[in-house]
Amino acid sequence: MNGNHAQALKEAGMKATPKRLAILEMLEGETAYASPEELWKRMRDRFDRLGLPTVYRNLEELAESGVLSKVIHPNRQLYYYFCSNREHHHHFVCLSCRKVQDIPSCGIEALEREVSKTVGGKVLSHILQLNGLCSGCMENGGMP
Amino acid sequence: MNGNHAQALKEAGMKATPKRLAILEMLEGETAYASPEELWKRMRDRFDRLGLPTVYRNLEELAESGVLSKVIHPNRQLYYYFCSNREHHHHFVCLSCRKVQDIPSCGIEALEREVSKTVGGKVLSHILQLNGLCSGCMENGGMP
DNA sequence: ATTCTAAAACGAAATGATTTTCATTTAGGG
DNA sequence: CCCTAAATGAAAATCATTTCGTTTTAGAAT
Repeated sequence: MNGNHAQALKEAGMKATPKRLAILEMLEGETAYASPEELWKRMRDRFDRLGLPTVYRNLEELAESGVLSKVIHPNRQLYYYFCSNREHHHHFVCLSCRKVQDIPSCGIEALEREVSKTVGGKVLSHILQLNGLCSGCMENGGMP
Repeated sequence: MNGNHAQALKEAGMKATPKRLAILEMLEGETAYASPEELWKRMRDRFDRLGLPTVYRNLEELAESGVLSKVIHPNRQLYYYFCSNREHHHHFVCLSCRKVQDIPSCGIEALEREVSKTVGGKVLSHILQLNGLCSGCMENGGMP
């Protein structure tokens, strides 16, 4: 499990530092997403010296390399979670308790109904946004 | 058109102030989303006294009441755009030129292919996130 | 048209999450 | 066991967004 994380870090081209491993261990044991500051507070028990920027940096880098996932939250703060599902899928995130649950299928309208049944929760809203480059920008090599 | 906006504001239960109307006029004439600060700078030509907080407040209130839409941007800054389409639909937003385009259908995988064809752009990523309350929180009246 | 009042707008200052800087320490290949 | 690039900490900066207390205004009532 620990070696598992070290392996994942190596594959991501990142050094397996104790703090990175600790972050992954904490998040792997959670069903909920966490904020950088929360993780920092919890990690201070295990490290006498630990800077908040280090937590921010590592979380961002881990998300960048796909080891962690980032939550898009209405309050626009950063949250991260660990998801071992390597298949293409989506998540149902609870704005209240922060639990993250996998969603297998992928059709919005049907999706909301299905979520209500499978996870027993209530979908209040959904965010579907496609990001990319429009045809005009494609022609300009990505410039507006 | 102007009366149209005044009407929309009235329906939203908001006073039709010159600054709100100006915001709607500016955004209606745009195919791209705009940041509060950009709108503020452009509006200063027309108002000798205009606070940036006023722009922020109005944009948020207009989005809250559904007159405007808010963009969820990777850089986590706020952007808004005007969309007159009252039907349920989604948007393709260009991260480069900020153009916002309607997307009629609603199935992700097929969606990305379709977008490539209909808008001629390239989908680099998509955000699909369902927000709501999980079953546990439902039982606790929305508390974790 | 004038008055009235709640809502809206104001500038200045505060906020606070996130980032940057840079000197120091560490992981891990050789 | 060394060496070098990468990682880290502390402090300070950033900067979009929000708050505060006050003044102004839109629009209903007169």
